[in-house]
Amino acid sequence: MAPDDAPSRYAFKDAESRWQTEWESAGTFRPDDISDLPKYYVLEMFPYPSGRIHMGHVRNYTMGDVVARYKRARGYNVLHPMGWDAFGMPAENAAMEKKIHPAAWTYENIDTMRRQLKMMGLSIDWDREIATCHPDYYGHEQKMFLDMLAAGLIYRREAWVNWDPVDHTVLANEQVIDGRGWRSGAPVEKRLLSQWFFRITEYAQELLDALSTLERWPEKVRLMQANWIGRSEGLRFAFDVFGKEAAAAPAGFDKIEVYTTRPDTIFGASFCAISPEHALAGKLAENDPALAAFIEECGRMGTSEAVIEQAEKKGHDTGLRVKHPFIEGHTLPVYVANFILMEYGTGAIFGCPAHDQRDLDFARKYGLDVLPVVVPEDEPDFAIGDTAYTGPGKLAHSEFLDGLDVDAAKTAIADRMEAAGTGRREVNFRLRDWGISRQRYWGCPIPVIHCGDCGVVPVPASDLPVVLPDDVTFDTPGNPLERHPTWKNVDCPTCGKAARRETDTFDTFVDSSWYFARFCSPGADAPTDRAAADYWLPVDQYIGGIEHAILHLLYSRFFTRAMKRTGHAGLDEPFAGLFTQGMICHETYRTEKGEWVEPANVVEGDGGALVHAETGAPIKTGRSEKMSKSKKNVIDPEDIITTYGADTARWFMLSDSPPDRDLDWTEAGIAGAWRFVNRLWRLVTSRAGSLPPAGTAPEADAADLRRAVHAAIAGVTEDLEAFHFNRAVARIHELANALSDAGADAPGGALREGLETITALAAPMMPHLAEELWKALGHETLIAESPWPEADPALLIQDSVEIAVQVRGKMRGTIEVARDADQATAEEMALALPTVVAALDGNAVKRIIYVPNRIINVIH
RNA sequence: GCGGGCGUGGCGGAAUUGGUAGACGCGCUUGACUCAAAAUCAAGUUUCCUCUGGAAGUGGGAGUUCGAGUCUCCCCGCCCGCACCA
Repeated sequence: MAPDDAPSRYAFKDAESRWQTEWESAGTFRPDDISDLPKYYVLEMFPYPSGRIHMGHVRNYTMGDVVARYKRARGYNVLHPMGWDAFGMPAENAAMEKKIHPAAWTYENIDTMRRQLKMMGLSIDWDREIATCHPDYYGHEQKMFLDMLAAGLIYRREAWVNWDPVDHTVLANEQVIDGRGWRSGAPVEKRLLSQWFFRITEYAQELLDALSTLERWPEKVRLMQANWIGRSEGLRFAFDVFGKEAAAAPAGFDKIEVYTTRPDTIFGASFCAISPEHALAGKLAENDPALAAFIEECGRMGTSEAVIEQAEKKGHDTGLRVKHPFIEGHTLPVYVANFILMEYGTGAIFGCPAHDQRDLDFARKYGLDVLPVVVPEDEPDFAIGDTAYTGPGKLAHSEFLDGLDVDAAKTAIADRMEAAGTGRREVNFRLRDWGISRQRYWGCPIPVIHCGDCGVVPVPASDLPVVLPDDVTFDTPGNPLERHPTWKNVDCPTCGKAARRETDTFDTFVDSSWYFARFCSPGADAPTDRAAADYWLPVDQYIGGIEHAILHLLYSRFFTRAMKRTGHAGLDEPFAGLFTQGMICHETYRTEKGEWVEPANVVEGDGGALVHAETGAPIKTGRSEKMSKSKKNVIDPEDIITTYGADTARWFMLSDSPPDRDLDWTEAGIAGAWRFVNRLWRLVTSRAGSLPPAGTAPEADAADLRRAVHAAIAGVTEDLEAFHFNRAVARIHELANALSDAGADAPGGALREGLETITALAAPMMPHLAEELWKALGHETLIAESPWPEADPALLIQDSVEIAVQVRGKMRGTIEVARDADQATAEEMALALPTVVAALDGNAVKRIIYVPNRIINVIH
């Protein structure tokens, strides 16, 4: 199986490096900044420079490259850039573990990965390469921060934050998964810190509404974003509060404001509950040690996984009571409850146990009333057991709402309270403002200075970029910027007194929220060159992993709007088309002790069973899982490219599996791709010498061959447009089969057309081989600069078609009829088929259904 | 719990959107070439049967239709996302 250097094999090593050099010296992939051609911007999510490229990168960048090369051939002015998402914690971890500076580690990795990506033969304009850790990039990010700060898009506040005790940093809500830090996996703690925030919530409605305009985004991603934004419509109103034994409420707390999406259930309310973080809870705790202990317990348990799993509703009766707004003389107890979130709504609710599962669990535990006020129709014996009723029905026990359905009751009560001035309709969002402060070194410095007299002072634009100091060490935990004497301590730009530089850096998601805009003018001395940005944006096709469905894509959508507001861009939505690719998986191998074993160390032993290559110990095969270092089921792309060539690796990435599904890496699969690369090379090179010269017209008597050729053009074109790369691969296989079957003595002009076509169709996927074949076919030009073949519709039409013959819906045979043959002709032929005669068995024909060129169905 | 997706040969997957199920590839079988192997080429490969033919068949069950992998309903199984959002 393994490739060798036999003369009958395609010598990819020589060819691939040769064509890469040719493309580079011809500037083939450098787009024109001013062009009459329509523009097309293809972008793959830029990589984090972690060390070496992995198979996920190979798949991602192969797909993007196919699109870029295809669009270029279709006559577009194509922008296809590459850069590095280069700030982030792994560089600091490396600094701590390997005693290497984060910058040195990062730039070394970039060099390695750039070399590896270049081996793939990607049609990238490398002149536009950017790295987010370079001051030329992040200085402009700082400028935009200042502009956005001035525009009111950024603010600073004390906030409870998610603190990762292992990484010593704050995490955004999006970076907390099941109560744990997304990188460290450590249980997240709550801390009160002064933080910078982007006002993303100001755009919540717009970000939600615009999702419907993103027609070329996967429905799944749009849904995930919609759920994340989490819009709800409800009513906000206040309860009057009484103290214990009809005494007055604590000073300043005579009202409790609540938010509800079910105001229709107010007559079923049996308690009021406030968050442990609610101001009233804090006030009451001053004189109630038991409550203080309860609040402390809630804070400790707040985000821990255990609580979420058991989800037990717990509360503390404050002794206070509130007045029911509509039932004279009726009061409700007030609890502090662990399931009330301070961040949502007002941090206080009324509980209607009959129609909310959480309220029901709580009411059962504390013996509170459960009164159904929404009753499903046709259920006279309706009662609430362990399950709250949230379905449709008519209101009952609800005075002026009785008999209304749920929606009408919501409207009625909202109208009534708004008219009385006691409540108002309110829309709430799950989305929170985006906290961007990180207590890390390897990130973009936040360009502000803290002055004892002047407060927070933005760094003057003329002092940008605020460059990270190089002379730092990582021998103690925490942020080395905090310990840096000269960098941290500066003079106030306003008053000149001694002041302190902000030592927090940006969340790295800020860096990746605008890089697509920087690629339009990577050398501009402003964040963007508006003419270039207006020409190239939006990205026409963005490609990346589904793991960024929420974070990166939502932040970028917000940031683009913020750039528009500050004049750095002119559009709302950065990515017109989005494609999310599947993961690369591989079988897993373990010893009997359960230790993971690399595929390279697994061999077939005597008798065919798998054993460890070195120790001979038996190996158990596990299921195919995402390639990961921890499971050791990783295949290094560079090994594959060195052994089989880039085109083989690219071809395999596109074969078989639909691009949005997971792809199983197999040795047999890559070997199969290698075989086809050679087959195509042999097919073209073996016939190239005896062909008539380029430009020879195809012969008229080669209709079947020409139909196969033009059907392939039409099919591959359609498949590439629709991201059906696996189907395009199958069609190229079919064309190769047709060309082989036609033989070397097929009419020369038609054969040349076929060989040139298969070369052109394969070029976006196997670009080096295609150049080699194009040259072998006698061309002096680059196929990468040649136009896409056009299918001639006239050649696709067949004179006769084979149609299916059914008797009562069962297949009985086929007949060959002229295209668009009339029913009488088709009927006559169908009824003459012996199998049809047999199936009719003498019965009279009742009816015949005839779909021209498809099927004829005889009913008896 | 809520939301979304998926289920087709030994395997990855096709199926003009209701019209010949299994394209194409992998694997396997047989043959040619070879001292032999690899590579290559040729033929075959859904299952079952009473095998020049026939029957069944797209997770299971019902339904609509001349006709269902495709549409509807009910089950079963797997995967992903969100998860105390009032």
